[in-house]
Amino acid sequence: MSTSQQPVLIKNPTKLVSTYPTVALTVDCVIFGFEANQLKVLLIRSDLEVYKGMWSLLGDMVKRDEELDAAAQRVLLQRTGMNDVYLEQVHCFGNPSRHPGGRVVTVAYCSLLNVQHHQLKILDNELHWHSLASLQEMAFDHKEVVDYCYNWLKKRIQEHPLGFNLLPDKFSLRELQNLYEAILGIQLDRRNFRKKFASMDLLIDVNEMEQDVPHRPGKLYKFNYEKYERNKRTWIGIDF
Amino acid sequence: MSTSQQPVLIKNPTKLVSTYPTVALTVDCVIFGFEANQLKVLLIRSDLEVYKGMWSLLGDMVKRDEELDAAAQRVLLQRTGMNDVYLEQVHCFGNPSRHPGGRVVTVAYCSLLNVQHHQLKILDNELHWHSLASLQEMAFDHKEVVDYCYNWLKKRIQEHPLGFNLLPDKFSLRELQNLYEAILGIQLDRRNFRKKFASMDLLIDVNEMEQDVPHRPGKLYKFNYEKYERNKRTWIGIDF
DNA sequence: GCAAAAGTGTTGTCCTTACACCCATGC
DNA sequence: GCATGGGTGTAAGGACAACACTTTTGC
Repeated sequence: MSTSQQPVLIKNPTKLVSTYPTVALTVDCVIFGFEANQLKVLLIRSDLEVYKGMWSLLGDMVKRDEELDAAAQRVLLQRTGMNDVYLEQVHCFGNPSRHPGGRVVTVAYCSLLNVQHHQLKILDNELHWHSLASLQEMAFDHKEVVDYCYNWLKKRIQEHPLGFNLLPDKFSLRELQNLYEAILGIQLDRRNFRKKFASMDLLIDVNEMEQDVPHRPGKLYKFNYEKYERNKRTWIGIDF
Repeated sequence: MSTSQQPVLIKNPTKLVSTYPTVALTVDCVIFGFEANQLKVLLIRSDLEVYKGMWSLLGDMVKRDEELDAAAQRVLLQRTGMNDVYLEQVHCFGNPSRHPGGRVVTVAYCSLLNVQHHQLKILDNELHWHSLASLQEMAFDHKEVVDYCYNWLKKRIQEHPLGFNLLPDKFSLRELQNLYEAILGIQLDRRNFRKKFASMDLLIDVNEMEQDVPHRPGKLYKFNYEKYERNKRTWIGIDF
C-alpha cells in the first residue's frame, strides 16, 4: 500500500480506512490479589461451550468510541462491582487464531487489588480468586496472557510500590515481606528486608499492633504515598 | 453482555464475535537510529491531505490473519527494504479520535537500527532519519507515540544491551558513551563509564584502532552477545 | 608544539549481604 | 515454660561517585 513514488495526497481518510480489514477488539483484565500468603488472580468460568469448564479472564469487547483504558475499567466494574482501581496496559495479543469465533485482538490490562478491601459484589460466572500456582489450562490464550502479566508484575513490583495495593491499609512488615516472597518466588532475609524499608523511610508507623495473632504482635504501618510521589526518581534501578 | 446468572453456554463463538464492534488495526514502527551523536527516528511524509507536510511513523494496516509482530516486520521491510530486524511491541494506542478516517487502533513497535549497517533502499515518501530533538508536530498522535517509545527506550537501554544495535560492529568506548549520553540526555563520567564496562567484561577487544580520527585513535570493541546470553540474570537492576 | 581525545587509580561513601541473639506475646 | 515470630547490629565486600594527570596521535 502507498509505496507510490509521487506525493499523491489522500483527500478522504475515511475512504482509506474503509479499505482496511477490521478486527474485533477486546480488553482482558488480569487482576492480582494476595490472600493466605498466596498470589491469586480473579477469574470467571468461560461461557463458551468449546471452553466448557475452563477458567477465563475478565474480558469484554471494546465499544465503539470507547477508550481502551475506559473499557478495562468498565469490564472490572461490570464483573466485580469495583471502580476507582489502578489499572495498567501490559500487552496486546493478536494471534489470529486465539479466539474460536474469528479474529479477536485483545489488550491485556493488569491490576492489583486488596482482597480485603474489595469485596466482590457480583459473583456471576463463578467469579473468584484463583490461586496462581494451581492455574492450569485456561480458555483462549488466557494462560499465556496470565503468564505474561505475572512476569510483568515480578519486574514491576521491584521498581514501583505496587505491592501495597495488595495489602490492607495497615500492614505489618511480615505481611509485606510475605507478599514480596510470594510474588517473586524467593526467600528474603528478614533483617535486611526491614532495614531496606526502614532506610527508604516510606513507611508510616501508625502506632498500632497486629491483633489476633498467635504470637508476639508486630507493629502496623501505612505506605507514605505522598512522600513517594514527591521524591520519585527519574533514574531507575532495583529501587523505588 | 454475558452477565447472566445461569451458566448458559454459548455454542456458536462466531456468532458471538459477530456482535462485537470492529475496528481497523494498524502497526506503527518507531525506528531509532544514531548518527552524528544524535538520536534519530525514521520517518516518512504523511500522505494524507489533512496532515499535509507533516511527518509520520512507518505504519500500515494489519492484514487479515496476520500476526501483529509479522505485520510490524512487513511494514519495515516494505518501507525500508530491511528485514531480520529486532522489533518489540511497546504499547497499544486506541484513542477513538486518533485517526481522521474513523477508529483506527494501532500497536506501536520499537526497533533500534545501526544507521551505517542498514542502508535505506527505498526512499518513498521522503523516508529519512529525523533528529529526535527537532521533532515537532506530527501526523495523527504520532508525536505521542514517539514520546512514549522514547521513554520506553531510555528505561530499556539501562537494563538491556540494546545500544549496541545502534553502533557499528566495532566501536570505541567513546562512541558507546556518546550513545548513552545522547539517549539518556545526561553526562557520564568517562572513567567510571569505562570502568563499568570493563568490570562487566562483555566487550571483546578486537585489537584494532579507530581510523581517520583527528586525534589519538581509540581501541575498538565488539559486544560479547554470547556471554551476555549465557549469564543473563533473572534478578533485575540498573545493570544488565 | 598544540589541540583533542585516550587511557588510567584511588578514595570515600553507600548499599548489599550474611549472620545470631534476645524479646514479647499467646497458649 | 514453650513455641512463634518480632525486633535488632555489625562486619565485609562490592558498587558507585568524584576527582587529575600523562600519553598518543593528527595537524
